[in-house]
Amino acid sequence: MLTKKSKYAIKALVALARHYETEGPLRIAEIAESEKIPTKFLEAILLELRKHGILGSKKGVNGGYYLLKDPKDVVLSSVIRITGGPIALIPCVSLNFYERCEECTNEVTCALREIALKVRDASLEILSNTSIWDLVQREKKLAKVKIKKSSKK
Amino acid sequence: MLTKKSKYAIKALVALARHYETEGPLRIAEIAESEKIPTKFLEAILLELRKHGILGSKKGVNGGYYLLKDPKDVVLSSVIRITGGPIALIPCVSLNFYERCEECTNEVTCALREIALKVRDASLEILSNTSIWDLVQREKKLAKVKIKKSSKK
DNA sequence: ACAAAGTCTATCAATTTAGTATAGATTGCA
DNA sequence: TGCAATCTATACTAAATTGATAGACTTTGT
Repeated sequence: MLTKKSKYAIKALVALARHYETEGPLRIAEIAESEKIPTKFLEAILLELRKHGILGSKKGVNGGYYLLKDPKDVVLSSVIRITGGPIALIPCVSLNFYERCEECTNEVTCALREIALKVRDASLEILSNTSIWDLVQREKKLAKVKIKKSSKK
Repeated sequence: MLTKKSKYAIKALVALARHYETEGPLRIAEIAESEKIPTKFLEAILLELRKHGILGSKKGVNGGYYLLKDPKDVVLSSVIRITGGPIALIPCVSLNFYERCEECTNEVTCALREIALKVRDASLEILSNTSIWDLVQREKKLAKVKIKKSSKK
């Protein structure tokens, strides 16, 4: 399950991506308001994303956050890993949060592990091939469909 | 992430499946010991599986739990749902634990939702096509591989 | 100098997960 | 019939994680 932190991070990045190349930085407070995220919580999240090289920031008047990377290069799996933790079902198949299974007497004979690996790979396949840019595009398309539908009434 | 409860449930079912059609019921205490699961915790888990029609039980001397269904028909996705909860990344795409997204002003335009759906479907594809029987078979194969390897030394 | 931002550290509250305790209900058998 | 084995049921506690807040500090532009 995605944590709120991860969800907030993704939403904030989408907001920042919509401004990419068009305007200056966005203030935390602005993002928090438009995306309905608790300001203080968002501060911590954005800071973390900055520490991981995804965002840049500027202090003082007209300051704020901005994307350092192209939205096309910011992929969901990284955002989830930075903010939420593991994608895998069990720690012993996690690439970034690996831990030996306590329960497994022998990791090799753990049949569940094989299945968990499959699930991880399938999830990762999707999450590492979807970027923030993709989400922005998807949003636009979905909005259009919605308008069409309502005008048909 | 799988909860311990789900993991324990799967391990217990695998243990029960190994006895399927060969012997009488297995006592909670036996399973708990062989699978290294806290007894009291396991009690609650097995009870839940019984209430969902997967296990049957017998009280008194020589009592215990036994599989009501064929291990081939007990699929990982059901076990996880019964014991651990949702498989989906976010509640608004969960088949069994659906909840409207608080954050999404409009569910339809939630781009994340589409991705979460994909991930859910991919995970479900694997988990609903893997049965307890499959795990038992996998275990056996893995054990053979291990023996071969060690005899090569 | 001062106001408008982000930064940092600490802490708290709510929720979920894991596990325990205790009393009760059935069953089989001596 | 009575007792021991075994599951059933309810309630509780402890630990971990997540979500959120507070307040002092730093940097920047005017």
